[in-house]
Amino acid sequence: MSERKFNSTNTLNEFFLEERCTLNKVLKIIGKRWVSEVLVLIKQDVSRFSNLKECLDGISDNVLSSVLNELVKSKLIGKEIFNQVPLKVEYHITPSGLALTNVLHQLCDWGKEHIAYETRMKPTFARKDGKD
Amino acid sequence: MSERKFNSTNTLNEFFLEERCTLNKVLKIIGKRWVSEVLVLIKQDVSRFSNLKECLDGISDNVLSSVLNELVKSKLIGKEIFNQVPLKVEYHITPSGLALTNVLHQLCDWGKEHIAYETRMKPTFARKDGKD
DNA sequence: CTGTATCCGTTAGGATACTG
DNA sequence: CAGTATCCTAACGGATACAG
Repeated sequence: MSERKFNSTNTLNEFFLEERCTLNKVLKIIGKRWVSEVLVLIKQDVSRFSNLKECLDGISDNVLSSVLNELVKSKLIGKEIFNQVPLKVEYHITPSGLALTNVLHQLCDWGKEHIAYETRMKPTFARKDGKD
Repeated sequence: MSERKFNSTNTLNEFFLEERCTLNKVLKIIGKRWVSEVLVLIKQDVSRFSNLKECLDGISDNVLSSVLNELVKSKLIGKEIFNQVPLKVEYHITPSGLALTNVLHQLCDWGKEHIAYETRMKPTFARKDGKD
C-alpha cells in the first residue's frame, strides 16, 4: 500500500484493471463448478429443484441450493414460490441470464475449436510466427 | 451407475451435457483467479515475467508461474526462451488466446451492463413477466 | 532474471442430517 | 418437495526458500 508502482507498467495496469474489475466479477459468478450448468438447465426450462438435482446427477442439496441462491442474487435467474402443499418452487431465467448464456455459448464454441484436441496431444510445438 | 435416470429429464441432460463438457473445460481454464488478467496483460504486450509481476502488484512468483504454465499448456500463450545471461523469457499471445480474449471482452461487456449496479442495490424484486 | 519445490491457511465443494 | 445447518475434505491461492 505504501509503495505503489508508478512505472510505465502503471499505464497498462490502469487499462487492464478496468477490464479486470468487471470481468473478475463475472468469472467469479460463473466460474464456480456447477453454476454454468445450472444456468443452462434453467434456460432449458428445468425449473424445479428436484428436476435440477436429477439432471445434475450426484449434486448435493446443499450445493445446488447455494448455487441457486447465488444465481438469484445475481439476477441471472428468478425464483417463484408457490405456497402450497406440497411446496412448489420454480426458477426461470431472466433476460440478463439469457444474455449471459449467449456469451457462454460463444465461450463454449471457442472451446470446441481450440481445446477439443488438447486432451492428450503433445505435439512438437515450435513457433511458426515470425516474431522478431 | 446402476440406476441411470431415463426420464424426460434425460433428454435435456443429453443436450446440456454436450454444452457442459467443453464449457466446463473453458471455465476451468480461465475461471482461475489470475488467469484472465494475465492473458489480457500478455495481449497488451506485457511479455516479461517481471513486468507481469509488477502489473499484478502482489502476485507471488509461484502463482504467476503456474498460471503462465497453464496458459502455455492450453496454447493460449506461447513461450519463447532466450538462453542468455541474464536469462530472458518472453510470452506472447496466440491466435487462439486472442480469440478467447475477444469472447472474454464480451463477457466483460455483459458484466458492465448487468452487474455494475448489483454491488449494493437490493430493490424490491417482483416478477414482471407473465409466466403463469 | 526466471522460475520450481515445499509448506500452509483459506475456501469451496460435498455428505449427512434435519426443518418448513 | 424444497431447502438450511453443520461438518469434513480436497483443492486452490499464496509466502518463503531455493535453483538454473
